[in-house]
Amino acid sequence: MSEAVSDQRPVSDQRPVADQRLLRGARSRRTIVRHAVDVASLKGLTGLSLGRLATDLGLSKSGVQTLFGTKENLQLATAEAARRAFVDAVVRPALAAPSGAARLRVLVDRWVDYAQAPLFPGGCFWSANLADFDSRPGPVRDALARHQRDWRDLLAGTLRDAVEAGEAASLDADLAAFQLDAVLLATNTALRLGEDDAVPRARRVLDGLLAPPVR
Amino acid sequence: MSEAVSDQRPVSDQRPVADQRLLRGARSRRTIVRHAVDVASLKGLTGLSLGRLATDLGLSKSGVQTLFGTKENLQLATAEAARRAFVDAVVRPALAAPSGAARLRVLVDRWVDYAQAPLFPGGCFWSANLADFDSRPGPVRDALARHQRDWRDLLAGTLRDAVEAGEAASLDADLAAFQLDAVLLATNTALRLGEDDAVPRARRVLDGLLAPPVR
DNA sequence: CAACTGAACGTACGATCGGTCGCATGGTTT
DNA sequence: AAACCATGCGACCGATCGTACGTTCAGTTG
Repeated sequence: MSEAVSDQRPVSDQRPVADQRLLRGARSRRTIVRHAVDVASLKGLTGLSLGRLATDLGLSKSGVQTLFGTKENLQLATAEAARRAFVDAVVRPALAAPSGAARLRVLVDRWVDYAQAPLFPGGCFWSANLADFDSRPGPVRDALARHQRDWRDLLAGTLRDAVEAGEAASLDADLAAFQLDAVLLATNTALRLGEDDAVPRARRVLDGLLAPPVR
Repeated sequence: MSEAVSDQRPVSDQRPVADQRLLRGARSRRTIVRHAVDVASLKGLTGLSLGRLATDLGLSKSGVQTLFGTKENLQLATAEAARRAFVDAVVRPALAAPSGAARLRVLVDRWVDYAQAPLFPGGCFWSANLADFDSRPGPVRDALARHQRDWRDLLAGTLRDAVEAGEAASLDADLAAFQLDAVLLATNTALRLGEDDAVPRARRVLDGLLAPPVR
């Protein structure tokens, strides 16, 4: 489906193009996608259904369909919304702290909150969906993988800064970021399974990474 | 619905109980479940369907249904079959090696083979399904969680033996097992996503765990 | 022999799925 | 004014889902 972006080529349109129809559509899309993120964190992006979404929100199924076209588009929009929510809840607060160990601790703290808290009722969005799509090529898988890759790169960069600042022993930042990311995902699963000691365990792993030689 | 699985109670063992109907049924169950494991590793246990399974194997949908009763029973049987295959492919070979570092290396080697190789076409069975069911209470979730817990306990015990044998620095075996398990699961996902350097990375993590003080 | 049992099939059911079509509404453009 | 467009709805389609029921057949048991 070609989006409506293509024919936005007026010659001299000094007007800010406040088409109220588009505004209304965008608003509807937002409320739908907001609910879709919750559902997808519980049942997965595959478990999303246009009909369920519509009845949950008191809309018509075809109304939802006209706004997203295909189910894959809905999945992509949902993943993108989840990504933005994740950045707002985890990444952005950490950028306030100075890069290095301090920022890393904020990142992990916010991440733990994010995994526990009611941001998504089903826990970590990517833990639930990456496993579903990792064997299913397509744009959805690509989007999920891209985000997870970005997240890991952020961890690695922050780790590198921590090492350069002497806040951690010299280590392979990429390897350590991979480990940290793995532990976070496993922590999310453990939390979902009811292992209440998962959070302090994750914190201990981070402590071990940040100060491994002193032991 | 009490299933016929429980009453495998040979009251008098001298009777061979060679009911050919039961044998035939057991054989059919095995072939069905064998295929179901493959499908579930790709599409997940939720993605299993009686109809698809039946047509794939040239059976009738109701035939499959009579053998398993409900879909949940089919999922449980599939998870159990996957568990057995996993034990055969990963755990059993490692039990030949002496417990400690040697066994741990065999475990990880076999696990990497298991994740890469065509044992399950969709990669690690639990990586694909635990994430699906961790927010969905029920017997299927319990079975998956139990297996994963057993696996982690096995890792922890072997790590403990390695420490006692002086093959690794004194460390919290449970914590290290959690980390190792997390890294293995993340390695599976990375492999599925096409990161070809995932295997040496996992090996480096294990090396780091087994010999952290000698550096 | 008759009575019973499990495997397997065929059929049918209600529900839900993603998707298409037509139509009405109201805001935008010309 | 007319032409156009995005939204949203209702009805409908073909497919598939899990499940239930009845029946047939082969093997077991009395």
